[in-house]
Amino acid sequence: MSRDDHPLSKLVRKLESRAPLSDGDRAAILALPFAERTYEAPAYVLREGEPAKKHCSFVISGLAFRQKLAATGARQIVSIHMAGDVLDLQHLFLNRADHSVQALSRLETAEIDRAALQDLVLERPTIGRAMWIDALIDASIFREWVLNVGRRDAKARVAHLLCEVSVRMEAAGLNDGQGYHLPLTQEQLGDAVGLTSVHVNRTLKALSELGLIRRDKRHVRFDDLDRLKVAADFSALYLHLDQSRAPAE
Amino acid sequence: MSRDDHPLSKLVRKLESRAPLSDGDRAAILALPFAERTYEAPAYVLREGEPAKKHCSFVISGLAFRQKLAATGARQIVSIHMAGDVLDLQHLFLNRADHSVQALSRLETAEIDRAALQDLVLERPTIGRAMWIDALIDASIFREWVLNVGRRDAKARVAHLLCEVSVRMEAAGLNDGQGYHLPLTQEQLGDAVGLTSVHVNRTLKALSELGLIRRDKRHVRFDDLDRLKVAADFSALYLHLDQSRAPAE
DNA sequence: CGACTCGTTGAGTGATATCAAACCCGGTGG
DNA sequence: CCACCGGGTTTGATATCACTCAACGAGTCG
Repeated sequence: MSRDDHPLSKLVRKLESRAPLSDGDRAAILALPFAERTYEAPAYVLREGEPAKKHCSFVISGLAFRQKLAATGARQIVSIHMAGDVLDLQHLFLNRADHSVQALSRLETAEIDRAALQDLVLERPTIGRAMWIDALIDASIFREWVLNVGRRDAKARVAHLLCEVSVRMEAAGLNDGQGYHLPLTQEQLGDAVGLTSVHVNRTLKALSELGLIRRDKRHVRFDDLDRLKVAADFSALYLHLDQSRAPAE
Repeated sequence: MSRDDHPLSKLVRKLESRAPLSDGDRAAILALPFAERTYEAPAYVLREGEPAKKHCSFVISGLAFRQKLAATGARQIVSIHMAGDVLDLQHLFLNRADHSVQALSRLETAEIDRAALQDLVLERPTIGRAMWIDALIDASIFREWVLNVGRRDAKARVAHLLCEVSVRMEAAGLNDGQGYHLPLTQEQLGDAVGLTSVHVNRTLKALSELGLIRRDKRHVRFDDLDRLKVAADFSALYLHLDQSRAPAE
């Protein structure tokens, strides 16, 4: 297996996009004990209320999402994840899962030994820093979602989600910023932005009619992402994509 | 100054509620360089878009909140903070603020040197673990807020916020679980739960009429917090208050 | 060819927003 | 001591965005 074929090389790449690593760091990450595992949608990777598992799932390919349930049975998706994300980074040091994680499409993961990952994060400052940044960016995304769901109207909400996924995919090298395949049903889209599937349908139609998106099944294309960003009130600041550069003055 | 008077002793206590610390850890925390600083509401502690400061603000007393703005000018409060919270833990390793932090009442803080705090977190595994837990719980709260704002109706939303603040205050030793003084205007309450101040007013009235809360100015009292929790769809799981105990099986 | 899931559309409803006015209360200054 | 002021609260009337219910179409799978 060549170095780039190593399943954890994607984790190395991701962390290096957050903070510089040494050769030793890279080797330590690649030496982590793990097992590959594939989930088919809509399999659960983690269930709300479960005690922490012995491993952490890292996404090699495919999409997944986090969700929480209200007492009424209503579902809220709280984030979407793609190749390079550590799915249970949010639970790395917590005893019990406060939300579920489900596969959205065929999901290839590396299940990394949790204790070993904890050690690496705590014992190696440079890796720790990169992981901190990653976890803090996750949290920043949650905050943006609170704003999205709390204070934007339907068109902006849906458009914002489309922008976020596009920008994050592009940053992860998964699309060209012109469009992508989003395997979310309109029901799930609604659960992500706090709307009904019916209203998502009408909202997507409206965005199409405005010329902001073009759809074909679950493929979404944008001719002019900038216009969509304006409609979505989207600013990439909260994604902190520039972390690897020197601190701003 | 006796040990308990030390402004950072509250930070020690908070971290010990998250994970065990050694004597050396405690000493290292108390040895952090800091300066006390008081803010009067509604002063800004941090502004969205600003580059990272040279220090991190730790709350000694008083309340503060985080907020983000939409392009329309709408405001969304994304969390509320009290004594024992590190306000910019969420930015500890990020270059630029993605949200603002404002004082809600007279706010006494210790401004801890950021680089020193970073070092402590990265170099001392036990402190690092406690800080990780703290940051991950913050993130868990953001997720709960996404659910709150996205999928609960007005009564449950407002009630949920009241429950969260009560439970967190009680955990921090700031109230008895029977009620408290909440220095939020109804406008701010609305900004926290994604409603209008007018609707918050009607919702509070409805909660009073249901006998779930009693109000006198900005004092809120509950005769039966359990009933309020049911109405709020509140479960404290997401606050992870049991972290200090052994991992669940 | 059912049976099922997902997407689409229409009609009616409802929860929350908006607009506007009155009220309350602590503070200030004459 | 009173008049006034300003921020916050309360209430009413109306508007609107998004939800609900319901039906139908298209695609897929066994």
